[in-house]
Amino acid sequence: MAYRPTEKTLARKAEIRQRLLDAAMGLVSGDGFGALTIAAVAAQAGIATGAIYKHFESKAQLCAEVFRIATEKEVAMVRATALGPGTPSQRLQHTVHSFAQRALRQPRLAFALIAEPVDALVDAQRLRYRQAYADVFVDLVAQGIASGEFVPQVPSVSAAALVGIIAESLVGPLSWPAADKPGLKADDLITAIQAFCLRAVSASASDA
Amino acid sequence: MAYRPTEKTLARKAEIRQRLLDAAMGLVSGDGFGALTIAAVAAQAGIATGAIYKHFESKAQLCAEVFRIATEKEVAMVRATALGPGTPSQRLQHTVHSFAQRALRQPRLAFALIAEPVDALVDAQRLRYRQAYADVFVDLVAQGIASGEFVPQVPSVSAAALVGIIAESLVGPLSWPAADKPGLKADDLITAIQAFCLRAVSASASDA
DNA sequence: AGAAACTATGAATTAAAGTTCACAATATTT
DNA sequence: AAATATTGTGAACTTTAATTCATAGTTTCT
Repeated sequence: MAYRPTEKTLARKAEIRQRLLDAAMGLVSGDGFGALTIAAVAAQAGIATGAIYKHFESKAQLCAEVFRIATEKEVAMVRATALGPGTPSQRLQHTVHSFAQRALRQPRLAFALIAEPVDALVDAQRLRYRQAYADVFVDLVAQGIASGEFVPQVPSVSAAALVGIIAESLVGPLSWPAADKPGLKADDLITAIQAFCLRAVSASASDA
Repeated sequence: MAYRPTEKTLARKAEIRQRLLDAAMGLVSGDGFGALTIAAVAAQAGIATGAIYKHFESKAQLCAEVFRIATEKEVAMVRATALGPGTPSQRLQHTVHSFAQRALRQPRLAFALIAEPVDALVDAQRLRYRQAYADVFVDLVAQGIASGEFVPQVPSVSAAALVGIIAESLVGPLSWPAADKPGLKADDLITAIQAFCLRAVSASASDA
């Protein structure tokens, strides 16, 4: 009979694959995709460089996988808050807040996911990621318009703009070491961003 | 007497340097900083690879120079419209419009300048560039608040947010070939962005 | 246990791109 | 025109990191 990996062997293989992904994620979280080298991943995971190719076809594929996993988690969280319970306005506030918390906790990772170019494979993934992100906001904005809380607007444009606001005001400044805004506490920053976003989509008071 | 390059020689050297910068700019405009290789620049400019090092210390310095020139031009234009004549609201509209026109005409270049990471030297430049950009909006927002047209807000946050809106809604989607928004004409896109930005900073109608 | 299939090792190989260098061509001064 | 200084050439060198591969170790099946 032909060779067939047993349960335990498969589990072990899966575990090593996971360890590689964890190592890769750790490197990206620390210093971005630039730090994700085959040698570093192997060293971090405690296996030889060559062995990585038994688990991933190429570095590009490994990168893409890391990217996919991280972003799917993030998009799911955003979707949960953006399309969960509450009025559209409340959900927008809540979404900005929870995203900001995560981004401020791991600014390098957030930047790597949102903006740092890597290679064609990852860029393609990012395209889908940003779109997935924007799609959530498209729904949120559309619901707000429907309920009359938000002013009539082009949802796809507003959604992209919201993604841009969040990316630029949180990820951009905080990912480059020298560029944080001194004198503005994280809470105040988040509050200001929330207010900005809300004004941008809302019907003015006189229309309410 | 020591060797002293004559007027004509200096002019010729400057002309070649310029040709190198033009070639580099052309490559970046076409395919981003990734396409800016020493070999490609040399070929484009019609000189040997080694000669580049008679004009620039390194590729990084050449990149930084290309970046600096392009961004200084751009920031100057934005400043001219954002802090020129008109009410703050009108200037915001005008600034978005003229920036959008340029970005839509050269999406790859705009993306390269706003978001594409290259190397440490260029990233440092970009930091200053984005800040210069945001600074313009800080002034604009502050003036709008002072005149009562804009609602009280944290100018630095709003400025970053405006930069993010413009970057994401114009540069992002349009720089990646697959991602343009079908069914939304450029004019409509710009109008929608203008409206979004104006709502984000403005006092609501009831406060006016 | 022994054969067959797979996995792990890590040094050697490749590949791509920046940089250097010996030499040629051109400028400048005497 | 000769001597010196600068610029141009492009192949060779260097660097960095991905990928491969001969070899060794494990796992599975008979």
